[in-house]
Formats: sequence, C-alpha cells, structure tokens
Amino acid sequence: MIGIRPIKKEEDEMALDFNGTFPESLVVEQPIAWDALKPAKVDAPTPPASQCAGCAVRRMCLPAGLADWEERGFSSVRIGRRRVRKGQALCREGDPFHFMYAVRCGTFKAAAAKRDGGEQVTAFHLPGELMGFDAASVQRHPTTLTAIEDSEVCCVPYSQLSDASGELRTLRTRLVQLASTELVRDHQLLMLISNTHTEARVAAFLLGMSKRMQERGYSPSEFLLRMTRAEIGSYLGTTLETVSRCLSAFARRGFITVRKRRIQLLDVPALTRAFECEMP
Amino acid sequence: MIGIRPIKKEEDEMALDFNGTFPESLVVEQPIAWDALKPAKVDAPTPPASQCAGCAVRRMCLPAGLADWEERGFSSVRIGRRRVRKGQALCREGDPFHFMYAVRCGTFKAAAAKRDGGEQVTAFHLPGELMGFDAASVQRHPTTLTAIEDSEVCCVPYSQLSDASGELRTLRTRLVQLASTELVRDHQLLMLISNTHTEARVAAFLLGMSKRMQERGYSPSEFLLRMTRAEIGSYLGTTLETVSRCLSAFARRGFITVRKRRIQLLDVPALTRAFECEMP
DNA sequence: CGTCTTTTTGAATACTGTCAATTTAAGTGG
DNA sequence: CCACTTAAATTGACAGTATTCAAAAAGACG
Repeated sequence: MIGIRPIKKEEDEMALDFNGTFPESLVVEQPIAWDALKPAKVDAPTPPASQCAGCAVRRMCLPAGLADWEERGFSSVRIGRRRVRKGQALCREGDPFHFMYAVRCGTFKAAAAKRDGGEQVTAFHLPGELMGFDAASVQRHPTTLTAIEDSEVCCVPYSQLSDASGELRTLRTRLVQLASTELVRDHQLLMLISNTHTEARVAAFLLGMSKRMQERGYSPSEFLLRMTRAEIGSYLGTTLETVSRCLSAFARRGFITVRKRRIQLLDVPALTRAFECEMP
Repeated sequence: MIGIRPIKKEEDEMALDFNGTFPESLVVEQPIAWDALKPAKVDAPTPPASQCAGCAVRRMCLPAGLADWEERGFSSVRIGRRRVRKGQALCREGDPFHFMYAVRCGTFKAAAAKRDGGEQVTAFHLPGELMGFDAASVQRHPTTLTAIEDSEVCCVPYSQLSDASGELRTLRTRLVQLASTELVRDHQLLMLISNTHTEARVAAFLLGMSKRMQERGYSPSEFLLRMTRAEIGSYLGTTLETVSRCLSAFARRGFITVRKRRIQLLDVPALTRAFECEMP
C-alpha cells in the first residue's frame, strides 16, 4: 500500500489516503489507527473523556476541560463516526438539525448559497472544531458543510448532548463557550473584511491559518492550504484573482513563498505589518 | 411635561424622554410604566415568565417559549434593571463577564476598537435581544456595548442563568438557540459584506431594519434609524460618505425617502432587486 | 497521455475611498 | 427664546484599488 509512487501530489504529510477502499458504512464504532498520524498538542492538561480517549484532537475538542468524574456523564452521549470524502457534503443547507459534528481529521468548509448562484464561504473547520451550532437557531442547518479533503467527523446527537449538559455544569459551560468562540471568530472576520485593503485580509488569513496549524501541532511556518483560491476569495469577500495577486505580491516582496497550495511564511513581522496596513 | 414645544427633534414616537431627571441608582427592582408605550407583537403564544410578566418584549426575549410551570425555575434567576443614557457604555471591551444583557427598550451598538484607532461595529441590538454571548468564550466582553439612544436593559447573572438552565431543558435549548441565532445573523452579515456592490449592502440593511421593526410592532415602511451614517458604514464595511450616497441614490430613484434619519420605504421590490444586484 | 480544473497574469473599466467644502440639525448657555 | 457652537449629513472632485473579461500556464486526475 505504501509502494513507490510518483510524487505528483505535493508531499502531504497530513493527507489521509483512503486508497480506493472506502467503506460504505458511514458510522463506525471503532476508530482507525490514524490517530497516531496526527500529532497532538501536549501542553493542555485535559484528562480524556470516555469515547474520546485516544483521540488526537481531544484537548481542543468538545470534551476539553471535563474532569475525570464527568467522563461518565459525557459517555452517555453516543457518538458515531463518519467518513466524508473530498467534495462530499456532510449536511446540506436546510437539512434538519440532529447532530453536531466534530472534525476528527481533515478540513471542512461551511458555505451558503447566494441568490446569484454563487456560494459564500463562512468558515473553514480544522480538526478539533465543532460544527453545526448555527443550526440550533431554526433546527435546520443554514450552511452546507463540505469536506475539502478526505475527512472524518464525530457525530454528536444534539438532544443527548443537551441532556448530558443539563447534569454536567462543565459541559454546559463548554457548550456555550464553543458557540461564543465561534461568535468571536465571526466578529474578527467581520473586522477583517471591513478592512478596505485586500492585502490586509489575505495577510490576516495566512497568519490565522499559521496559528491554527501551530495549535494543532503542525509547523506554523510551512503548511498546505486545503482550499482553492476561489474559496479563500469567497471567505475574504473578494475574488480569486485578487487572492492570487496578493499571494504573488507577498512572494515578490519576500514575505512568503507560494508553490500552488503550499505556503511558506518567511517574514511574519512583515505580514503582520501588512495586516495592520502599516506599509511604508 | 407634554407642553407645546417646537418640533425640532423629528417626531419620535419611540423615543424615551428621561427629561433631565435621571436617577443615579442604576439597578431598580420595579419596572417603569413605559411598557405601555411599546407596542408588542401579539401573535406569539408565549406565557409570561415571572419577573418578565408585563414586559413588552417578553415574547421575543430570553423567556420566550418557557411553559407556565417553568416560570418558577426561571424566577430563581435574579434579574436587575439598568438604565443607560445615550452614548453611555453598558460594558467595555475587556470587562469581565458576569452578566448577559437583554434590551428592554432603546438601541445598542456592539463595537470593537481597531488598531488604527477606529471602531468596528459588529451589531445593532434592538429591544428583546440578548447581548453578551460573545463574552462567554474568554469570560471577558470582546466588544463595547454602547447605548445609541436612552435605553434600559435587564441584567441577567450568567452563573445563575447557567444553573437554571441545568434544570430547565427548555431554557437550555433557548440559550443555545439564541447564541445560534446570533451566529446566523453574523453569517448573513458576512454574506452581505462580501457582496461587492455597496448599494446591495445598504439595501439589505434597510430591508433588515424594516423587518426587525415590524417584528417589534412598528411600521415596516417608515422608521427612524437610531445610528449615525458612520456607524452604518462601519457595520457594512464601507464609509459614511458611501452610505449617504447610496441613500441619496435610492431616494433619487424613488425607492425611498430620506429625511436625515427618518427612512420611508416606497418600493420594497426595487430595494430587493438592488439587494440581489439585479439592476437593469 | 489527454482532458479538465486550478492558478496565474494582463489590460481596461468601474467603483469606492479620500479629501474638502457646504448645509443642516442639535445641543449649550446667556 | 435666541444666538452660538458643535456634531451630523450631503455633495463634489480626484486618485487609487479591485473587479471584470480574457488568455495562457501548470498541475491533477483518470
């Protein structure tokens, strides 16, 4: 399975290879051994919670902060697993709300259809992040969640989660906290997009991705963007051409190197200045 | 007190007149009789919840959906009242998170300071809306909440609210639902701002305000904007001049009339088309 | 190996932001 | 009650930036 193959796809230490054999059963009880492949942040002193024990992103996921004794209560929530191939939708706009989804590995985009036929990307979700909060409002998913690489998620039944949170204060707090964090992220994105200069947005996007990569144990200075230029453009409220031009401009100035989707940050201070629009 | 006075301030049936006498005691137990002044939406079949009984915006506020028997549990949350004068801050960026605030009457803006010294408005809050969700993330308020007209809020201690929600499933659901609604609003705002054409943003802003006014029992076709052009511009990711120009352009085409902050919608379909960028 | 998607780059247009001046309303104090 | 001062809003002109349209190059995929 790991034979000699031409390195056509950029060397991609993060990618999962489903290698053709993709089981049709969407919900599996036992995790795959992929966990070993995913480096974990080791400084967060959070004890594992039941079914989440052994999950690489446990420390930044839903059970983060739960004490030992709370494991039992949390384990009453039956969590399923589901694999989603690149390009497949986990749920679609308008679908009834039954599950919240936690990214185990891979990357998702949340997008809503616009009247003109295009799509508006509202978020990119990395491993450890919880998706589906926005569905609690109307009991329907307002966005389509699409895997932009082969991915795996945990499916958390919302009713069970709500029940469990009734008994576990920590879990209750955690839930609101996660929703709140998403709110803060959105507000930051708003501030970003309101910024006139597109270069500032792209710089902030790169810095943000760098930080999130680092939080997940990857190199903050060199990473692979999982999304297309068009998706970045939609997310940042601009066009794919402008994104491409900004990246090229940064590369020309020596701030970064760009090889298709592989980004290398060379001058973080310069990027930060670009973000703050202090360009002399 | 209601003598003959020159109509210099636009006739303002919604404004509260503090009339000089503004008590220094910020938290009062008994509500003022102002409720009678605020028309309520009458079609939502929600029973009153304890302290909220008699509040005009109860049906769209925190206790919405609570059953009779749940009143008791909810009444364990001691809710204070606080009046905030125009221009005063209810809480500031960085303040520790102890209360969530429900707008009883008046209008607030949520804004964060930008690096360049300016401010980014992330939301406008009308009566019945809950503020402060974004503070649960880091236990600090990430935005400054400022009254943009004389206002009154209910102060809900978060810890008590969380405790009560542990016992009351409906309240628990309602809390997440409110946070979720705010998320959806933010996503819609994102979609709005991503729209290239500023006219579409301003059109959507007007239509949105119209809808929210209607939900609160006011006329959807004629209302007073409580915020300055600069605040609208910040909210929509543009400048105050552009907002002014868009309003003038709409008025010139006969879509609306503008008299300073008083807006009258004349041609909603045309505004909707402007929103959808279908301008022939 | 050929097709298709993604990305880059160029050129022209249209739009918005910026600077500046004017008008109008609102608040203040005599 | 009026004059004055201050804040908000409107409008114009110009420069700068991003979008649009178009074409070509580079990988990805089967």
